[in-house]
Amino acid sequence: MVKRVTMHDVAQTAGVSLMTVSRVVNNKDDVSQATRDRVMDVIEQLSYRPSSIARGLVTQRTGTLGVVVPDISNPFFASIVRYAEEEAYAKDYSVFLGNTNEDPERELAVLMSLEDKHVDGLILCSSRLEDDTLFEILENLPTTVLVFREKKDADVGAFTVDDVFGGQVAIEHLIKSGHRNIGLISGPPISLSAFGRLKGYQTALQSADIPIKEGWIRHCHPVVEGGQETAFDLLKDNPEITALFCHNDLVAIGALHACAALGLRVPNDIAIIGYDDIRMAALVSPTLTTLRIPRAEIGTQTMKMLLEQIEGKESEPKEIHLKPELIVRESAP
Amino acid sequence: MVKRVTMHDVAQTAGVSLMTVSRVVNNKDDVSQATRDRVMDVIEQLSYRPSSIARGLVTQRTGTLGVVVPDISNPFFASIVRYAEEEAYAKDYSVFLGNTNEDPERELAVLMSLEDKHVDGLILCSSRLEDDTLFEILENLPTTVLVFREKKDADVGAFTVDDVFGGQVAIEHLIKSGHRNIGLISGPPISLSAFGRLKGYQTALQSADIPIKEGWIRHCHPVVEGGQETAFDLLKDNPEITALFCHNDLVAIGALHACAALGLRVPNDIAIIGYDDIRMAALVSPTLTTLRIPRAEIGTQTMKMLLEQIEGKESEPKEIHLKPELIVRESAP
DNA sequence: TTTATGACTGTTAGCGCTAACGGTAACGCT
DNA sequence: AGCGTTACCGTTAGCGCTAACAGTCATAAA
Repeated sequence: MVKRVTMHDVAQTAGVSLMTVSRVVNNKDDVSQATRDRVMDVIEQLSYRPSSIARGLVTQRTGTLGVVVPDISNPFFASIVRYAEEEAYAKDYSVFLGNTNEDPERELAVLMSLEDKHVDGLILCSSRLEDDTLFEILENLPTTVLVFREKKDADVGAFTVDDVFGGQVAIEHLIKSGHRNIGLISGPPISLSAFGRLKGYQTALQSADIPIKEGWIRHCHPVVEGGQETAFDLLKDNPEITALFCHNDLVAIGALHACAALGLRVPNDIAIIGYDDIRMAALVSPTLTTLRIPRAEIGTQTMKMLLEQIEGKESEPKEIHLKPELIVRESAP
Repeated sequence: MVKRVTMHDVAQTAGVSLMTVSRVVNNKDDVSQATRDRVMDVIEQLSYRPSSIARGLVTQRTGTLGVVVPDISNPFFASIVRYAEEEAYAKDYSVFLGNTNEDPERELAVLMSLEDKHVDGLILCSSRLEDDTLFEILENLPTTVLVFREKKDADVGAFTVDDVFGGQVAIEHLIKSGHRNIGLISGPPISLSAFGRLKGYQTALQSADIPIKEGWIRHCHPVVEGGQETAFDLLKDNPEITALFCHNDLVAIGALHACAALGLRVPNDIAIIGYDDIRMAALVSPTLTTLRIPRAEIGTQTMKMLLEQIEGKESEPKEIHLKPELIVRESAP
């Protein structure tokens, strides 16, 4: 790496002042076409690129955003990130990726580092922080949009999904098909999504006058391996279970394999419902009944919301709330 | 967002000079324990956070890195990014994610924007740029590690996989199982990985004295949909094909579904081999025979290599070359 | 006592850029 | 002629921080 070309160099070889170069670079008025062309030529010739960090120091805007997710290797979040990045890129923002590995401490550290980096805005997906911690740190963070988390009174945008509803719909579907012994493989205890789905599970069972068995509820790390192990144990300990509602599709796919290992046929011996509707849900065998959350739309919409908030078009931060949709496939017809 | 606390504020309320605060923040010597403690207290109290962009301006190091991939929603790249981010995070770097959507123009734009942002280093996966363009822009970029791409004489690190070998091994495996009518669903024509695998395919066939049929080779966008459509057409047009070598696992999974749609049983009627060995390869049904590229290791190793280059520990940029491993599963026993 | 030696702290300059204002020349109007 | 107006361009200051150097003060050595 040689020395970078600076605006000073351009000014000098073009025989104009720094300010004129700056004006050309930022497409401002008050520069004659002739000068503009000449400066442009020099810029091209020296292949000058403005330093966005120097600019950031004075303008207080860096043209960077943060997107924080619990697990980028979960295709669900990968999709969200992808569409969010797409939207940001179109508006000339760069995005920092923060992967928290479901770890609240790490999430905190990531958020602070993004603060240091002076991101102009932030999308925080499925925060695992407790309310107190979250809303305290949110004070110091730039414009933020919360995804899969209620904003409460905080001055941030929010994009949430009705997990209680989702859980309820899933369980009602199973009950309608005649199931009464329904197990739940829930996500991490600190996950609010997991909590919502659990609540939906309980509500639906209560409404149908089916007693809730604590032993049929297990938590797991929301990945395939977690689902597989937990489902295996749960079903081995409780062979009377005939249906399983899983925290997400990865867990459900894990459960599918646990069933195979136990010699249980899906859906004949046991029905399985996932959550998210990732691409793979329709590709595994049997295909997965699940609750669809429109990930592309969420990625795009969330980023749009964030950018609107940043540009100050919105007087009040928005709040979008949507209900997941039951997609019935083979695993729980 | 209120006004940020600056180092000046800390200095003032602690009754010391700017420099002393700076020294405390950066853990330098030449500060008495008493002063250090006092400054620390004030920092805590005002919840001061140093601005890494101001620091970056003077130190010429930003503590940021770029990771560029063709498609973050491909679990293969998501995994690489995840492990790379993990490693970077451990060393206190933040990472910019660049998603190019397999588009060379966009890749170029992303690289330039990362240059503007003064990243300290860059990991570029599966570049779709032509040699000339790539190596020219590489001149202006900071320390770089190329992944799945040869470095030629460029002064960069490189982590490559022997795709010719991979292609050859796949086809030899099929030939050994008695196949002679082997189709190829290749990736995008601009993909060098696709080119390598194609070459392996050709070499293996030639060595076995099997004539190459151009009609049995098709290119596709390397995602499930692409594989599905292309496999469907290819197999419909050429029912004599008994085996398919696919650009990657996503394409292979697409092909699996095309076969189902065509009423072809895998592997009885047609054998299928993928590439990458993503998690899903072992989870679909039938499970996928594929060539394993150790994605976790690549993510970790690549980032380690990059960081070593940045810290200047390496005299010469490294080059790591590895061979993919054939994983035999149900789809091509 | 004087000087040297450390241990600590402060001052200055400048990283690359832009906001805000200041200046100048040319032209038109009264 | 005197004035304002427009169009263009430059100067200054400073964003928040650190490298490099310049002190200052007490203590140890001469």
